[in-house]
Amino acid sequence: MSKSRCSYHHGDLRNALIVAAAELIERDGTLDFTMAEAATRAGVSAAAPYRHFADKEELLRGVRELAILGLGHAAGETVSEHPHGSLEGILAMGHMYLAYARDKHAFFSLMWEDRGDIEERREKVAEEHGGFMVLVNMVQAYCDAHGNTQVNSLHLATQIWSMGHGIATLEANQLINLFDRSIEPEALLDQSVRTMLAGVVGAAA
Amino acid sequence: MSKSRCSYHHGDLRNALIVAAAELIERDGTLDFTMAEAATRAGVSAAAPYRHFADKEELLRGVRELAILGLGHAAGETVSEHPHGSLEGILAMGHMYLAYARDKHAFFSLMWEDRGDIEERREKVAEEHGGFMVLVNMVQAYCDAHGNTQVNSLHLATQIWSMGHGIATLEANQLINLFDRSIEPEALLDQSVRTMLAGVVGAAA
DNA sequence: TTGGAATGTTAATAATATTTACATTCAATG
DNA sequence: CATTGAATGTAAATATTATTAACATTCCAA
Repeated sequence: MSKSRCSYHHGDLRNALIVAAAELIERDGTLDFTMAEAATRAGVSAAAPYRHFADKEELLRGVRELAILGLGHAAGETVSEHPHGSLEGILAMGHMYLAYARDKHAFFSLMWEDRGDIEERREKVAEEHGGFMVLVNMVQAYCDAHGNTQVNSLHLATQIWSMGHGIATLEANQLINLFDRSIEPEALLDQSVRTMLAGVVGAAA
Repeated sequence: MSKSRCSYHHGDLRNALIVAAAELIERDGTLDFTMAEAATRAGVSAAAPYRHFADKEELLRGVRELAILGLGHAAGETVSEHPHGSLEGILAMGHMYLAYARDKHAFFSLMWEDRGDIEERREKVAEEHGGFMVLVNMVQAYCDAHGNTQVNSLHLATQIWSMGHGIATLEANQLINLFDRSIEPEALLDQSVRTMLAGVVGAAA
């Protein structure tokens, strides 16, 4: 609650450590920063983190939460920049996802990786994964706009998410154009999304 | 070349270590086995592995190669069990991929993860990734059978792979039905693949 | 004001990866 | 066949980190 105090007590070390770790991950592009460096960066000793996190895994889970919220925020931004229920908006969402995977590879993998806390995640779905719900709404609006009320938008959104996730994951690891250098991830994704929507709703081009 | 000799020289330690590491990964479901344990399991001292691998990363890359070949082999098996160019075969391929991701999660992620050796991988594409080519052929045959010769089967196969990869990755991390428990990964994949093929080739049901 | 709960500190401890220095075996060569 | 350098092993350091222990300081509620 308070600002950093008279030097002994930090005041908000837990968050400071998460931010420090995130900076190191950003800087190095890997998750193998040391606890000591994160601590130093937050201005405390190497043992201090253990007052807030049981171990490095727990700190990583904290960073993951931050990353997920960040992606959710980006999703919100994206949707607000395009007409409600437009194909354009859904495609933009895919591009955003792809860009995130490419530019913040380490965060992107951290975000989805199972770190032995599946149950807890299930409980926090709503608060953490607003981003997916944004997509669901877009898909719903798109279907409405095209007069299709039979579609299970949760399923359709999951299909689109999976498609985007697959392309993004492969691209982030530079595997998507392993066989054919000419493949353009965004174009491939656009086309796939169009096909997927067209398959359910009708012509999407 | 020779079998294990008079006890001092192993004879085929490099491979023995890869197998030992793979067994440990299989056993624990993680990549964090210790070099020492892998060495012990292969019957040598803790330092011996370093005569064959610069570091643990390199050993992991060895395991990855093995895993990729294994998946490629499974792909070969799968295709041989279904009519040439059949939709059924393509769907079975997806199921096989999904099952692999679920049952051998650790290998599955190891397989696609970038481990700082992208260039070398690009060179070994042909020998390593026969599995993908199997899919390309299936897709090609499917298109032929449906009288469509305009399709770029490499692109279409990449779309299908991405789709399968996305679902498999999310499912392996138990995320695909995070929002809707009723989602069945194989059904979702089947439907997506059908849609994708139909979008290009015509009715696929 | 005061004592316990929190939160920091420094100095161990422990687990591993990796290196070093030395030993044994292999395999090509004279 | 004996010799020797290259490979491949071994055991005993090192080095790097995570994590814990023991002790210090500050906060907060009674």
